[in-house]
Amino acid sequence: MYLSVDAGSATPLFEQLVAGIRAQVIDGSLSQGERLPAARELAESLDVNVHTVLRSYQVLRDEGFLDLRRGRGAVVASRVRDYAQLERDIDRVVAEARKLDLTANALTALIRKAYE
Amino acid sequence: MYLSVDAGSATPLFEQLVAGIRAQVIDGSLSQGERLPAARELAESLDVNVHTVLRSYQVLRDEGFLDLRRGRGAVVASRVRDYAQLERDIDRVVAEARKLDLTANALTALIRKAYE
DNA sequence: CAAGTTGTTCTAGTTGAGCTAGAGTAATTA
DNA sequence: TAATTACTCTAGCTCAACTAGAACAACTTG
Repeated sequence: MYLSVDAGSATPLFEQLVAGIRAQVIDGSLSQGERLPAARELAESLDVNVHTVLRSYQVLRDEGFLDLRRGRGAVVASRVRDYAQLERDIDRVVAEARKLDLTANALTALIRKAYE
Repeated sequence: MYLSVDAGSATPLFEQLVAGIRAQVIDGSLSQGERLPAARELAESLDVNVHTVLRSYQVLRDEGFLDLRRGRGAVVASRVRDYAQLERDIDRVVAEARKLDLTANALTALIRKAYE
Protein backbone atom coordinates (compact mmCIF):
# COMPACT_ATOMS: atom_id res chain seq x y z
CA MET A 1 0.00 0.00 0.00
CA TYR A 2 1.54 3.27 -1.12
CA LEU A 3 1.01 6.31 1.08
CA SER A 4 2.79 9.58 1.63
CA VAL A 5 2.26 12.55 3.87
CA ASP A 6 3.54 16.10 3.76
CA ALA A 7 4.31 17.52 7.19
CA GLY A 8 4.45 21.02 5.75
CA SER A 9 0.98 20.89 4.23
CA ALA A 10 -1.89 22.95 5.58
CA THR A 11 -4.14 19.91 5.67
CA PRO A 12 -3.68 17.92 8.88
CA LEU A 13 -1.62 14.74 8.78
CA PHE A 14 -4.49 12.56 9.87
CA GLU A 15 -6.66 14.03 7.09
CA GLN A 16 -3.97 13.30 4.54
CA LEU A 17 -3.89 9.70 5.68
CA VAL A 18 -7.68 9.43 5.60
CA ALA A 19 -7.81 10.92 2.11
CA GLY A 20 -5.05 8.69 0.81
CA ILE A 21 -6.52 5.44 2.09
CA ARG A 22 -10.08 6.36 1.19
CA ALA A 23 -9.06 7.20 -2.35
CA GLN A 24 -7.41 3.81 -2.72
CA VAL A 25 -10.49 2.00 -1.52
CA ILE A 26 -12.63 3.95 -3.97
CA ASP A 27 -10.38 3.51 -6.97
CA GLY A 28 -9.91 -0.16 -6.20
CA SER A 29 -6.20 -0.21 -5.28
CA LEU A 30 -7.33 -1.54 -1.91
CA SER A 31 -9.94 -4.22 -2.10
CA GLN A 32 -12.51 -5.59 0.26
CA GLY A 33 -11.03 -7.76 3.02
CA GLU A 34 -7.49 -6.54 2.43
CA ARG A 35 -5.50 -5.89 5.59
CA LEU A 36 -3.79 -2.58 6.25
CA PRO A 37 -0.46 -2.26 8.07
CA ALA A 38 -0.64 -2.16 11.85
CA ALA A 39 -0.91 1.40 13.14
CA ARG A 40 2.45 1.25 14.91
CA GLU A 41 4.05 -0.08 11.75
CA LEU A 42 2.55 2.50 9.38
CA ALA A 43 3.36 5.26 11.84
CA GLU A 44 7.02 4.32 11.84
CA SER A 45 7.28 3.97 8.09
CA LEU A 46 5.72 7.43 7.59
CA ASP A 47 7.60 8.98 10.50
CA VAL A 48 4.37 9.98 12.19
CA ASN A 49 2.97 9.35 15.63
CA VAL A 50 0.92 6.21 16.26
CA HIS A 51 -1.99 8.24 17.54
CA THR A 52 -2.18 10.14 14.29
CA VAL A 53 -2.50 6.92 12.31
CA LEU A 54 -5.02 5.53 14.78
CA ARG A 55 -7.12 8.64 14.46
CA SER A 56 -7.15 8.22 10.70
CA TYR A 57 -8.19 4.58 11.02
CA GLN A 58 -11.02 5.57 13.33
CA VAL A 59 -12.32 8.23 10.96
CA LEU A 60 -12.32 5.67 8.17
CA ARG A 61 -14.16 3.21 10.38
CA ASP A 62 -16.80 5.87 11.14
CA GLU A 63 -17.19 6.44 7.41
CA GLY A 64 -17.63 2.72 6.82
CA PHE A 65 -14.43 2.08 4.90
CA LEU A 66 -12.58 0.03 7.51
CA ASP A 67 -13.26 -2.62 10.11
CA LEU A 68 -11.02 -2.36 13.17
CA ARG A 69 -10.47 -5.13 15.71
CA ARG A 70 -7.92 -5.44 18.46
CA GLY A 71 -5.32 -8.04 17.76
CA ARG A 72 -6.50 -8.40 14.21
CA GLY A 73 -5.83 -4.97 12.77
CA ALA A 74 -7.51 -2.79 10.15
CA VAL A 75 -9.28 -4.43 7.25
CA VAL A 76 -11.07 -2.89 4.28
CA ALA A 77 -14.79 -3.20 5.01
CA SER A 78 -17.20 -5.02 2.76
CA ARG A 79 -18.94 -2.08 1.25
CA VAL A 80 -20.39 -3.10 -2.07
CA ARG A 81 -20.56 0.03 -4.14
CA ASP A 82 -19.88 1.18 -7.66
CA TYR A 83 -17.89 4.39 -7.76
CA ALA A 84 -17.56 4.62 -11.54
CA GLN A 85 -20.30 7.20 -12.00
CA LEU A 86 -18.97 9.28 -9.09
CA GLU A 87 -15.53 9.39 -10.65
CA ARG A 88 -16.99 10.58 -13.94
CA ASP A 89 -19.01 13.26 -12.14
CA ILE A 90 -15.94 14.40 -10.23
CA ASP A 91 -13.86 14.68 -13.40
CA ARG A 92 -16.61 16.71 -15.01
CA VAL A 93 -17.11 19.19 -12.16
CA VAL A 94 -13.35 19.63 -11.75
CA ALA A 95 -12.92 20.36 -15.46
CA GLU A 96 -15.71 22.92 -15.37
CA ALA A 97 -14.31 24.60 -12.26
CA ARG A 98 -10.87 24.83 -13.88
CA LYS A 99 -12.42 26.42 -16.93
CA LEU A 100 -13.94 29.09 -14.67
CA ASP A 101 -10.62 29.75 -12.89
CA LEU A 102 -11.93 28.59 -9.55
CA THR A 103 -9.48 27.52 -6.87
CA ALA A 104 -9.79 24.10 -5.26
CA ASN A 105 -10.91 25.86 -2.10
CA ALA A 106 -13.65 27.70 -3.94
CA LEU A 107 -14.98 24.56 -5.55
CA THR A 108 -14.99 22.49 -2.38
CA ALA A 109 -16.69 25.31 -0.47
CA LEU A 110 -19.45 25.44 -3.07
CA ILE A 111 -19.86 21.70 -2.86
CA ARG A 112 -20.00 21.81 0.89
CA LYS A 113 -22.80 24.36 0.66
CA ALA A 114 -24.67 22.21 -1.84
CA TYR A 115 -24.32 19.26 0.52
CA GLU A 116 -26.12 20.95 3.43
CA MET B 1 -26.44 41.51 1.47
CA TYR B 2 -27.37 38.65 3.74
CA LEU B 3 -24.57 36.92 5.62
CA SER B 4 -24.31 34.86 8.74
CA VAL B 5 -21.48 33.17 10.60
CA ASP B 6 -21.40 30.47 13.22
CA ALA B 7 -18.73 31.00 15.85
CA GLY B 8 -19.10 27.40 17.01
CA SER B 9 -18.44 25.88 13.61
CA ALA B 10 -15.28 23.97 12.83
CA THR B 11 -14.74 25.99 9.67
CA PRO B 12 -12.91 29.27 10.40
CA LEU B 13 -14.91 32.48 10.52
CA PHE B 14 -12.99 34.05 7.65
CA GLU B 15 -13.65 30.96 5.53
CA GLN B 16 -17.35 31.16 6.28
CA LEU B 17 -17.38 34.76 5.13
CA VAL B 18 -15.42 33.93 1.99
CA ALA B 19 -17.76 31.04 1.18
CA GLY B 20 -20.88 33.12 1.80
CA ILE B 21 -19.85 36.06 -0.34
CA ARG B 22 -18.37 33.91 -3.09
CA ALA B 23 -21.55 31.87 -3.31
CA GLN B 24 -23.61 35.03 -3.72
CA VAL B 25 -21.41 36.30 -6.51
CA ILE B 26 -21.70 32.96 -8.28
CA ASP B 27 -25.45 32.59 -7.90
CA GLY B 28 -25.98 36.21 -8.93
CA SER B 29 -27.30 37.65 -5.66
CA LEU B 30 -24.33 39.99 -5.81
CA SER B 31 -23.69 41.47 -9.20
CA GLN B 32 -20.73 43.01 -10.91
CA GLY B 33 -19.88 46.49 -9.65
CA GLU B 34 -21.97 46.16 -6.52
CA ARG B 35 -20.36 47.56 -3.39
CA LEU B 36 -19.97 45.50 -0.23
CA PRO B 37 -20.25 46.95 3.27
CA ALA B 38 -17.09 48.51 4.67
CA ALA B 39 -15.05 45.99 6.62
CA ARG B 40 -15.56 47.81 9.92
CA GLU B 41 -19.27 47.96 9.29
CA LEU B 42 -19.69 44.31 8.34
CA ALA B 43 -17.51 43.28 11.26
CA GLU B 44 -19.74 45.11 13.71
CA SER B 45 -22.98 43.78 12.25
CA LEU B 46 -21.69 40.20 12.44
CA ASP B 47 -20.02 40.69 15.80
CA VAL B 48 -16.66 39.70 14.42
CA ASN B 49 -13.27 41.40 14.40
CA VAL B 50 -12.40 43.79 11.56
CA HIS B 51 -9.28 41.84 10.75
CA THR B 52 -11.32 38.73 10.16
CA VAL B 53 -13.50 40.49 7.60
CA LEU B 54 -10.47 42.09 5.96
CA ARG B 55 -8.83 38.73 5.64
CA SER B 56 -11.93 37.40 3.89
CA TYR B 57 -11.98 40.35 1.51
CA GLN B 58 -8.34 39.77 0.67
CA VAL B 59 -8.88 36.10 -0.08
CA LEU B 60 -11.74 37.02 -2.39
CA ARG B 61 -9.57 39.60 -4.09
CA ASP B 62 -6.87 36.97 -4.63
CA GLU B 63 -9.51 34.70 -6.18
CA GLY B 64 -10.64 37.49 -8.48
CA PHE B 65 -14.10 38.04 -7.03
CA LEU B 66 -13.52 41.45 -5.46
CA ASP B 67 -11.71 44.68 -6.18
CA LEU B 68 -10.40 46.42 -3.07
CA ARG B 69 -9.33 50.05 -2.87
CA ARG B 70 -8.60 52.24 0.11
CA GLY B 71 -11.23 54.88 0.62
CA ARG B 72 -13.50 53.23 -1.90
CA GLY B 73 -14.21 49.89 -0.32
CA ALA B 74 -14.87 46.42 -1.69
CA VAL B 75 -16.61 46.04 -5.02
CA VAL B 76 -17.65 42.91 -6.91
CA ALA B 77 -15.11 42.49 -9.70
CA SER B 78 -16.05 42.38 -13.33
CA ARG B 79 -15.58 38.72 -13.96
CA VAL B 80 -17.73 37.73 -16.86
CA ARG B 81 -18.52 34.08 -16.40
CA ASP B 82 -21.39 31.69 -16.75
CA TYR B 83 -21.74 29.44 -13.75
CA ALA B 84 -24.88 27.59 -14.88
CA GLN B 85 -23.07 24.48 -16.04
CA LEU B 86 -20.96 24.38 -12.89
CA GLU B 87 -24.07 24.46 -10.73
CA ARG B 88 -25.57 21.58 -12.65
CA ASP B 89 -22.34 19.59 -12.32
CA ILE B 90 -22.22 20.28 -8.59
CA ASP B 91 -25.78 19.13 -8.09
CA ARG B 92 -25.02 15.96 -9.98
CA VAL B 93 -21.87 15.02 -8.09
CA VAL B 94 -23.48 15.80 -4.75
CA ALA B 95 -26.47 13.60 -5.55
CA GLU B 96 -24.20 10.73 -6.56
CA ALA B 97 -22.07 11.10 -3.43
CA ARG B 98 -25.18 11.04 -1.25
CA LYS B 99 -26.34 7.88 -2.98
CA LEU B 100 -23.01 6.27 -2.07
CA ASP B 101 -23.25 7.35 1.59
CA LEU B 102 -20.17 9.54 1.35
CA THR B 103 -19.67 12.31 3.89
CA ALA B 104 -19.14 15.87 2.72
CA ASN B 105 -15.55 15.55 3.91
CA ALA B 106 -15.02 12.44 1.84
CA LEU B 107 -16.39 14.03 -1.31
CA THR B 108 -14.41 17.23 -0.98
CA ALA B 109 -11.22 15.28 -0.28
CA LEU B 110 -11.73 13.27 -3.47
CA ILE B 111 -12.32 16.44 -5.42
CA ARG B 112 -9.24 18.04 -3.99
CA LYS B 113 -7.22 15.03 -5.12
CA ALA B 114 -8.74 15.24 -8.59
CA TYR B 115 -7.81 18.91 -8.71
CA GLU B 116 -4.07 18.34 -8.21
C1' DC C 1 -2.76 -22.03 28.14
C1' DA C 2 0.99 -18.54 27.28
C1' DA C 3 2.96 -15.12 24.48
C1' DG C 4 2.69 -11.87 20.99
C1' DT C 5 -0.04 -8.63 18.22
C1' DT C 6 -2.90 -4.68 17.76
C1' DG C 7 -6.52 -1.40 18.55
C1' DT C 8 -8.35 1.53 22.70
C1' DT C 9 -8.00 4.76 26.31
C1' DC C 10 -5.81 8.07 29.37
C1' DT C 11 -2.71 11.84 30.70
C1' DA C 12 0.28 15.56 29.34
C1' DG C 13 3.21 18.85 26.94
C1' DT C 14 4.31 21.66 22.48
C1' DT C 15 3.27 24.18 18.42
C1' DG C 16 0.79 26.94 15.08
C1' DA C 17 -3.51 28.85 13.00
C1' DG C 18 -7.27 31.62 13.91
C1' DC C 19 -9.21 35.33 16.35
C1' DT C 20 -9.18 39.47 18.87
C1' DA C 21 -7.46 44.19 20.06
C1' DG C 22 -5.29 48.59 19.44
C1' DA C 23 -2.72 51.90 16.92
C1' DG C 24 -1.07 53.99 13.17
C1' DT C 25 -0.53 54.60 7.80
C1' DA C 26 -1.93 55.38 2.94
C1' DA C 27 -5.15 55.95 -0.80
C1' DT C 28 -9.51 57.66 -2.26
C1' DT C 29 -13.69 60.48 -1.95
C1' DA C 30 -16.57 64.49 -0.85
C1' DT D 1 -9.41 69.81 4.27
C1' DA D 2 -11.94 66.23 6.50
C1' DA D 3 -13.96 61.78 6.30
C1' DT D 4 -13.80 57.18 4.69
C1' DT D 5 -11.67 52.85 4.18
C1' DA D 6 -8.31 49.40 3.21
C1' DC D 7 -3.52 48.12 4.79
C1' DT D 8 0.15 47.07 8.14
C1' DC D 9 2.26 45.99 12.53
C1' DT D 10 2.48 44.34 17.24
C1' DA D 11 0.67 41.44 20.79
C1' DG D 12 -1.94 38.21 23.52
C1' DC D 13 -5.39 34.33 23.87
C1' DT D 14 -7.46 29.86 22.67
C1' DC D 15 -7.99 25.51 20.62
C1' DA D 16 -6.97 21.74 17.35
C1' DA D 17 -3.30 18.96 15.82
C1' DC D 18 0.61 16.45 16.97
C1' DT D 19 3.66 14.10 19.84
C1' DA D 20 4.93 11.00 23.77
C1' DG D 21 4.49 7.45 27.17
C1' DA D 22 1.93 4.12 29.58
C1' DA D 23 -1.47 0.85 30.64
C1' DC D 24 -5.40 -1.99 29.01
C1' DA D 25 -8.46 -5.28 26.29
C1' DA D 26 -9.47 -8.25 22.47
C1' DC D 27 -7.76 -11.32 19.25
C1' DT D 28 -4.30 -14.59 17.08
C1' DT D 29 -0.74 -17.88 17.10
C1' DG D 30 2.18 -21.58 18.75
